[in-house]
Amino acid sequence: MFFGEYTYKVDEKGRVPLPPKFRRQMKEGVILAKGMGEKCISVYPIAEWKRLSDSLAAKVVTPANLRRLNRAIFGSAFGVSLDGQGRVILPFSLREYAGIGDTAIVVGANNCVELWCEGEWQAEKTSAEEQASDIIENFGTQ
Amino acid sequence: MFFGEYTYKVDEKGRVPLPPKFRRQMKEGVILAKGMGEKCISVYPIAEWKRLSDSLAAKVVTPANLRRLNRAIFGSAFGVSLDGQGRVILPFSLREYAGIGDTAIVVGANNCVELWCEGEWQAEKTSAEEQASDIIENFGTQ
DNA sequence: AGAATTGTGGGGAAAAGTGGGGAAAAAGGG
DNA sequence: CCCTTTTTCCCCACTTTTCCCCACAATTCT
Repeated sequence: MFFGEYTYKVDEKGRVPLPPKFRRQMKEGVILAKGMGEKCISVYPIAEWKRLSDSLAAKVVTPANLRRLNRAIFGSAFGVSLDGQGRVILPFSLREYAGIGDTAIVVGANNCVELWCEGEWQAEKTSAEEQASDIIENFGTQ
Repeated sequence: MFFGEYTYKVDEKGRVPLPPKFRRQMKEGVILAKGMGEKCISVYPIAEWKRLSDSLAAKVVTPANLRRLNRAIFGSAFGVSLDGQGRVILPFSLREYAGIGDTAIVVGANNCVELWCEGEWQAEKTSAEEQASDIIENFGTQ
């Protein structure tokens, strides 16, 4: 379970630290993937990634569609492990996709962690907060 | 489990490196086959190939259809092993089928690896991503 | 205030990408 | 059947990139 919002520098080698509080759950390495629908990088612990990709594959009926899905999901994913300082290296293609330059916003999103560039994150944050308050008003908090 | 998208040169001898992270699963050699339905080369670890061809054969009822299937599947398949540098030699017929010139895109697609030429991959990638986002939006991720 | 942890940066060893040479095997012709 | 020519395959070599480790500064915690 991941919480909180952190700001880190991306160094010239494309490395980004992950918050110390997250590292224990990522000892086995993580999967970096394109955010599904959003312009960000999703970071999954391996077990969570398997759960997610399996549940997606289960929704597909024809073999041709399954191959397509595998290409889209796995083709843009990278398995990486943290270095001694708790950093991951962002592949260039993912950095480009998320528009991340020399600063990354690291966001805990319950079952995964997301990496955003500053601009996209500000936009997403405000619209997410509006939606969240709508949801809370309509259904209550408990 | 195969991840990621890599770009490699095909040298004059028709050799293509496979990503180092894939090699451990390919120590016993691989099967190269025409992509089923797509203009690419599919690369299967032997165990996975057996699983796949068995499950296909099990679905065929008449002997004539089984012979046809065997010709289609096994006729265009090549068993190859990696050289000391982790490369495979692409048979000319498969290279031609996939339209691969001096550059190959290597795509991890969960249970197999696919080799694409640049143009076909760009087209397939965008349509695969569209399909994936459709699935995610329509059915949810859990 | 001191100690430990964390953010940030960089250097050096190891591995990976790329290319080519030469021996063994295969093919073909006399 | 043997010799020549071609192809295949394995190994070596060089360059670039990656990855792992160390180091310092800043912050947090005790």
